[in-house]
Amino acid sequence: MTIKNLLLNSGSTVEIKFEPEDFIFREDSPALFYFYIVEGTVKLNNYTDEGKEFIQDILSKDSSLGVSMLLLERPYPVNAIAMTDCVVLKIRRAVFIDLINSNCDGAFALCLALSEKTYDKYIAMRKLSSRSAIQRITELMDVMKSRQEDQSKFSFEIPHTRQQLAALAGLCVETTIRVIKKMEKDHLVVIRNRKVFY
DNA sequence: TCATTAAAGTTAT
DNA sequence: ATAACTTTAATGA
Repeated sequence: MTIKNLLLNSGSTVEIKFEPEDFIFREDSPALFYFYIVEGTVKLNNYTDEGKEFIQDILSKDSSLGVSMLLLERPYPVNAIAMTDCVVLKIRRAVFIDLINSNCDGAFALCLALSEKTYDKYIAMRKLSSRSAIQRITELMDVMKSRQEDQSKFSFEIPHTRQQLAALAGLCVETTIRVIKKMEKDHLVVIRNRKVFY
């Protein structure tokens, strides 16, 4: 039983649509609901005091949203913002907890998803802590591409703008652009009409 | 080495 | 046309 089926069978989910830039939840607000992305892409981010964005994560279809905060009853440490048109399942916290309490498979699937997230985060942190811009961008691309089937060179089109990459790497756009240019010169990426292939 | 600022070129709406 | 994105260059921490 997948989490998604479990939710749909429960009969207590609400389906919500979001448009790009819509907030699904906001930083510091209480975690009252469980969210599941059926369709679309969502970013988890923070804004620094001067409005500069740092993207913590980018999630797409069949991902859970903010589970740890929900279980811990902590306020969200990030914003969740739709990047595309999204369809999201929403379910009240108490109902969700009942659901996973009464369904071992579902609970296990949830654990798996959380574990994978944690694992990826460890890897990402290890790389990001090396503070050379080139390495940060390279490792970001590695992590993204590792989720793809086709591992051949330049087969993976980076699905983000340079601004988004910069926000993901914690760099400014200009530095990101220079790094990508250098990577192109070194034949680490190919650029075709502004799209980056890695 | 990288951020910041400014300015200009390009693409999408 | 206008906003959003990309690029280059100068300057400074």
